[in-house]
Amino acid sequence: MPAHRTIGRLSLYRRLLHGLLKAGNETVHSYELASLADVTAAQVRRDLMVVGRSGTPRRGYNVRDLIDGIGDVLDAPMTQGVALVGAGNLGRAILAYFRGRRPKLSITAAFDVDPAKIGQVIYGCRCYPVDDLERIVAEKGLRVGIVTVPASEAQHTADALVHAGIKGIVNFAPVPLHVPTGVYIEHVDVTMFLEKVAFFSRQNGPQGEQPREQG
Amino acid sequence: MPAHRTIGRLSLYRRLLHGLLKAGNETVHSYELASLADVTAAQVRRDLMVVGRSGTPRRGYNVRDLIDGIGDVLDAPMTQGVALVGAGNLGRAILAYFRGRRPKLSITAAFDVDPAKIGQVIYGCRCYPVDDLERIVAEKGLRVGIVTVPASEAQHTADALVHAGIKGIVNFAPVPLHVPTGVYIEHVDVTMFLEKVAFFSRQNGPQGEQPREQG
DNA sequence: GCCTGTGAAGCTATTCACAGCT
DNA sequence: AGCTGTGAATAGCTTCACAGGC
Repeated sequence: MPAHRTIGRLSLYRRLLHGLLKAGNETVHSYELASLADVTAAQVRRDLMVVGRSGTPRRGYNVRDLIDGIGDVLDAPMTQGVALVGAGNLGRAILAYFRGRRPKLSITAAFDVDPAKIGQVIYGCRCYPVDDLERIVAEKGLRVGIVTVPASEAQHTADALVHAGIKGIVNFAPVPLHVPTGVYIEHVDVTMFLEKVAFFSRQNGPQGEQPREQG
Repeated sequence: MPAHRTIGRLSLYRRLLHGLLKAGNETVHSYELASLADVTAAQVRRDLMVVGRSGTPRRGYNVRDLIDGIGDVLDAPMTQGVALVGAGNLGRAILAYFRGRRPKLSITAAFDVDPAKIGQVIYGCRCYPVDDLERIVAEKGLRVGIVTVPASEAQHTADALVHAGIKGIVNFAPVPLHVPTGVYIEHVDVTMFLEKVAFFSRQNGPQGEQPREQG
């Protein structure tokens, strides 16, 4: 199985490659993609080894070929539906952003407790009552969930998702979720990111050390 | 300088410790905090070495003491102000969440292009025109920025922030930002998280490998 | 006896450096 | 001559395992 961080970067490379294609580039060198992604050229070449589409010395990689190859690694054979729980500001931001963006991965059901939202179509996605979460997720066979509920609701939301058959969760609530073995969690801890940036932004004085990280 | 990931986890530990305190706990064992944070007990103890507040064998750590110690590591001597650029759904979600939460780190100015938002107070934070960004950020001496603008605006927003003296950026736009040496960036790539979860949620069949990561 | 603090080991990720292809 | 593909080296991060203190 490919390395954890490599999978993340492939997602980024693919987006950058789409941009290159739109700008009329048919080929790309490892150092160009590296500069766009803010990583080293060796990192790009190492990551692309798992994709298995060889580049040509002197000419670099074919952009369309790489996009296809990354798709072969990242994408499910058939479209994967995603459930989003919590249609507050954050949930709506995510619905708006993903609307029609990735054909192989789309948010197909939103859930909320607010009666004013239930039954509405929010950025192209129908909003259902959370009470129907387990039934609808199971019926639609959804395997991926996004949690954008308040901290107090996060764990039992996760429990319900797992019970309904969800195998992976992106968690935006500010608390870690506890799930059984076999369910993959990614905790996007915004407070942590902000405190980390606040910390490291203070560390490098005029000629200090230079920590960097993207992703 | 403390390790990168350790700083991130200290932020999480502190939040969990505040929760413990509210629940009436005066002391905590490494394995308890580990279970809450979903890491190993050895990891917690290793991380707490940089905090320098010793626990007591058999009794564990004093919760208030740890909170203080983590504050000594993470917090700036004086309150750090933060600028947020882009008061869309995502920007407002972040404003709402941080409202009055951390006295030592608070979002003190929001910026947007939308005339309807300019002059408004959004979740306790005044919204200014982006045209005044550099002047206001410099005047207020802000060092940390949050970028929640569309992809097309992200790079020049970052340029303006850096020009105004910002030393650290949390970037929520779906493109990596290029900044000069000395500016610390954290790219929160939501698409990447979702694609990663979609990928790994497919990998572990009934008895497959078990990748896990939180943070 | 049970938990902390930490050297040492083990593991993962990144970078180096160069052979090989065009 | 210049770029890819990759073994080897390095760096960074996590876990082991146990000595030391209460």
